[in-house]
Amino acid sequence: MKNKSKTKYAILGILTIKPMSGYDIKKMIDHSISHFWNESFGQLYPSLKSMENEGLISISSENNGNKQKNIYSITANGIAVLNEWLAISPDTNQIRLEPLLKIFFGYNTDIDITIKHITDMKSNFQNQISVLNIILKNFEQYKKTDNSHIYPLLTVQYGIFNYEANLKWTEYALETLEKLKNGDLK
Amino acid sequence: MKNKSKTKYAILGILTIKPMSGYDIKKMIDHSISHFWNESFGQLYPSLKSMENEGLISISSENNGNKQKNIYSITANGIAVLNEWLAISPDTNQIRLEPLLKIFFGYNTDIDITIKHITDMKSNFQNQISVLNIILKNFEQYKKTDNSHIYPLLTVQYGIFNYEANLKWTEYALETLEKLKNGDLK
DNA sequence: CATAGCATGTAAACAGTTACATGATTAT
DNA sequence: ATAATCATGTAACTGTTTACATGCTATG
Repeated sequence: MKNKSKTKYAILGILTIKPMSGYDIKKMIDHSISHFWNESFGQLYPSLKSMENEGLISISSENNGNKQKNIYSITANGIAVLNEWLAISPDTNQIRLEPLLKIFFGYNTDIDITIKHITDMKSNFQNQISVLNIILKNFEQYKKTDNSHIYPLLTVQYGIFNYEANLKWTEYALETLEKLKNGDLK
Repeated sequence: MKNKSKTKYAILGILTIKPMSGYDIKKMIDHSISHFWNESFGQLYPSLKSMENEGLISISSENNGNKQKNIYSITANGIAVLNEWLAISPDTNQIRLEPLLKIFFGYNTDIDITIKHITDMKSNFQNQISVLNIILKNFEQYKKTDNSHIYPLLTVQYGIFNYEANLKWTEYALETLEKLKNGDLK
């Protein structure tokens, strides 16, 4: 039960879109799956190196003037490994949501502190929703040509469903806490 | 920017409920906050030891026959440290949801594999919802006596809001994929 | 000409899980 | 009796972030 890191599968998946540099892989992750998946450079570059040694990806250097860029492509072997992983039931993850932990123990502190935290969460959810809605709109153009866009689209919609529910919860929670503050709760 | 582990704050928070053994802290976490926070024994016991050294908690041994049990209580210092942490804006966390990653890259594999994964997610969400509804019902009895229950209650409702939205998403996603499978998508 | 972004990488430190080890008690 | 649960802990390993280091290129 070793080798639990999913980083290499994330990389393999991203490289099915097109060959890319490490920097571009990071950007792609940040711009397309960051609402449910994140990677850091400190994880990414060493992974690319070891994945090349394993034959999962191949490297080709590109020179623009003095600047060198490594372009990685997924190999047939890499595709096979990705497919194998895709077929396995995903881990149900051990989540840790710090904001919720602070709310749970909120009775130890001033009510306005919790109200502040939830207000911050609210505006954060609103921002996330508008970002995802922009992404959603960009998907419209693909609709006619290609069906493979459906899968990424579903994950965007997951995010929207989720953040919309969280947003409604913040409104409900703020109402409840305001009532508690004013002694209107019975 | 060191000392990022939140384990000790989770422990301090749990100990504000009442003095407990390490084993009981773990059980309490599993039964009350596990839908947004988890700890393992391997993290818990060493943390308890170091927290005692720091004076955040105090230990008193209890002997039932031959069995020894360490009961931990939060100290005044521990309460101060907890309060300090509660007032700081929570980290927006770097989430990693493996199921979503598999769905995003689902176009690389057979559609029935993705359908299976989402079907599993659906029944998982249904289970979570019924567990949280039972917990919710247990809260009813507190309502009249004490207002501090409001904070934990809000986190339960967060879970319900969330899982209900996720459940609806699975239904929508399964519909979409069935259409795609039958060529009814245009 | 300075700032932001492109581009790659390493090292240290820390976080966290899993497996192992041990033994008592309670319920079936 | 035997299985489940109570109870505490350690060690090895793995995973991950953060900070640091370097230097180029485009833009205002």
